[in-house]
Amino acid sequence: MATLADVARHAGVAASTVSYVLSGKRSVSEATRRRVQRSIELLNYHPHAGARALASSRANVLALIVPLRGDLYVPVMMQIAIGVVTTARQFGYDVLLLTNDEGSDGIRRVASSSRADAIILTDIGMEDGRIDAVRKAGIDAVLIGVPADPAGLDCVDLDFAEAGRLCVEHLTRLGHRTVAFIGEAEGIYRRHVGFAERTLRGIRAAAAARGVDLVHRPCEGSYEAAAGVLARILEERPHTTALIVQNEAIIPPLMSLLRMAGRTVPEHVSIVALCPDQLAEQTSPRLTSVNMPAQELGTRAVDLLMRRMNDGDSGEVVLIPPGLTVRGSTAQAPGTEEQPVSAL
Amino acid sequence: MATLADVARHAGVAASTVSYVLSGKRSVSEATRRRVQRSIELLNYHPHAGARALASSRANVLALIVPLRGDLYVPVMMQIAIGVVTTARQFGYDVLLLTNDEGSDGIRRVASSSRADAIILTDIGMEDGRIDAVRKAGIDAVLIGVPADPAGLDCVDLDFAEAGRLCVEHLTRLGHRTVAFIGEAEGIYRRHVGFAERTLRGIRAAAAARGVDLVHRPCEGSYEAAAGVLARILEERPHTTALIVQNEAIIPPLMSLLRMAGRTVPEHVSIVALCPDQLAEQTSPRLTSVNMPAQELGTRAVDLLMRRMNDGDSGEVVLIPPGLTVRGSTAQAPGTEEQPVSAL
DNA sequence: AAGGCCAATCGAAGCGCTTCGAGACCGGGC
DNA sequence: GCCCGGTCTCGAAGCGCTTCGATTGGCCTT
Repeated sequence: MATLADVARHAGVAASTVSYVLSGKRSVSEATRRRVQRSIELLNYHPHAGARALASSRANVLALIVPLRGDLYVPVMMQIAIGVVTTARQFGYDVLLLTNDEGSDGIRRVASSSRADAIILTDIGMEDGRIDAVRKAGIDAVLIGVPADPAGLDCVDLDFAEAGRLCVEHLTRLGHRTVAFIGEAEGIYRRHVGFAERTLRGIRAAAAARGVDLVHRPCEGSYEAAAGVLARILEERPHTTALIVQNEAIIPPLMSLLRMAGRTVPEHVSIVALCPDQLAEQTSPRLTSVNMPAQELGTRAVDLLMRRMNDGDSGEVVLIPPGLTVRGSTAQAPGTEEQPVSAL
Repeated sequence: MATLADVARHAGVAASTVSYVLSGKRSVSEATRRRVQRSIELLNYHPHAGARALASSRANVLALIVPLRGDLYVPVMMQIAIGVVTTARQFGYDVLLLTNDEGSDGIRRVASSSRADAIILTDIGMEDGRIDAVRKAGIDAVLIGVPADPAGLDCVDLDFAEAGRLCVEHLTRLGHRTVAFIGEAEGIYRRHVGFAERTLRGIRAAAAARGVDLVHRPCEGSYEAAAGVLARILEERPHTTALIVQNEAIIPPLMSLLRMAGRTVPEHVSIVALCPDQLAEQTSPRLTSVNMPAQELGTRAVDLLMRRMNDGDSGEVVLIPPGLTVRGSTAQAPGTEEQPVSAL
């Protein structure tokens, strides 16, 4: 394996000159640059990452911490990871994958061994212990998700409160007055995971503002859970004409259950989902939904991190504005009439 | 940040002694060892990963290459990743995440810059160009998946041929004679992805051996695709009494479509799925299925890699034996009688 | 013609760790 | 009393790179 010294010898220059050709940190004459470049190619030279990290004290590596649980919003996490990796590569960074079972220890380990220059955290709780670890470790970080107190932290997330509001708004325009919000699993709320809480608040606030009769029901990802929750809703609140669904896993079961209960979508019941567009396109009828731009979250997180590391910016909370796409799962509420546009 | 030299000074020993305490490569007296340990803790010392990599020429990092497409068997990939990361950590390794858009370049880059000591490849094609890149780069690797010619390579995979056979066997025992295999998307077969081809072969061979009338239909992940494929099967082969389904994404649509077509599962049509158990548990009725042990694949891949790196073993193909779990989606074929056990 | 400035290049000093050869010390065998 | 073999420790030499003066010419000023 060729080293920088080999290249320097071959090109007849000093090692430092090769280094400057590579980094561009000092000017090098066109002639020399070309000669060095040729030697690099001829010798098939690749700088040694470890040596570089040691000499420059920058590893050119980001750490991405993902939740361990293989059950929760998996496709979303995968998309985030893909966004992070591809964007990081554009900045010359590689990505280290950590799971949450190492918890704050992982953060400390990676930071204090200089394995990574910065960290991206996901699955942020309202009061997240890892934030403290990040502060103490003195390593740059970006959160995908927003904790209760984001002061001084860089965060990226979908504006879930606004997403919730959009759902309610869409439904009220269609004349729905009795709505059920089928949310994430109980445990998510107990852990105070930010996005779930914010969605709920957004929906509640919007419902209150518009006089919508709203009920919130957490729901696990299984068929049985969906069946139980739906049965209870239909029994206790038979006038329910619309559902907002956040737990993407139960959307297919929910739709067959409704069909079996003799309630067709969207004639009897409208459904708005909070899920990736791809999923919304896969059902029949297609789902009116607020998109979950997972890959963009990853991309934006890296952008933010780069700005933070290079320009010293920090403390920015980026909320991506959600968009509601009307598809086939929502319709005018039964027994109501279309409102004239001017009345909106 | 404390360095090894700081620790040595604090403990009153030579730097090399500290190093030996850390690595255990030479014996150190109990007294010294303790003194050094105390200093390490007091100074909160963590070895610098880059310096270590440079001096020892081992990075203690594995690279995991995942497909970029966010659509294909995503939960499976995520599980594999989790298995890889947690197992790698047990061996003191971190995991670098690469996407396939870098392709063979990524392999070369990581290998020749010594960023990683070994590579785990996923989504293996029968003739996979990256295998050549791995050979040329001279880096240890393990494939999750098996190419056409695995000579000299370490591979881990589910025994898909056997999995296919199990499905057919289960169905024939229940008296089914006309079976449709709804497979992965067309493109997968065109790319000759190993697992899809092997499953198909296993099913075909088993069907031929038992005189089962089999048809294979590739199918995309969308509702429409599922509807089209199912309609065609029911039209062309109305006697079909059983389905084997590999593309997990279309299982929910398939089940509602059957219901809408007035064919109940399992009374009129039996379904066997090739999918993670978790998914098989989420439908109603629950699916008789062959499990996809994704996390185990990741774990085994790392085990294999460690054995390869430490003991110099190589050329092993580990096929995990599949298991079929009978749940509610399969039943005796209509118009047939239960076979006495002795006739099996 | 001397002085000054800039661009281009060099050499040396690390970065923090591992590893190897060698020294110091101790007890046992002759 | 001396040599031998172990055990424990030390010092020095790198690993391959970056970075910071310092040096060298060439060209423009004055």
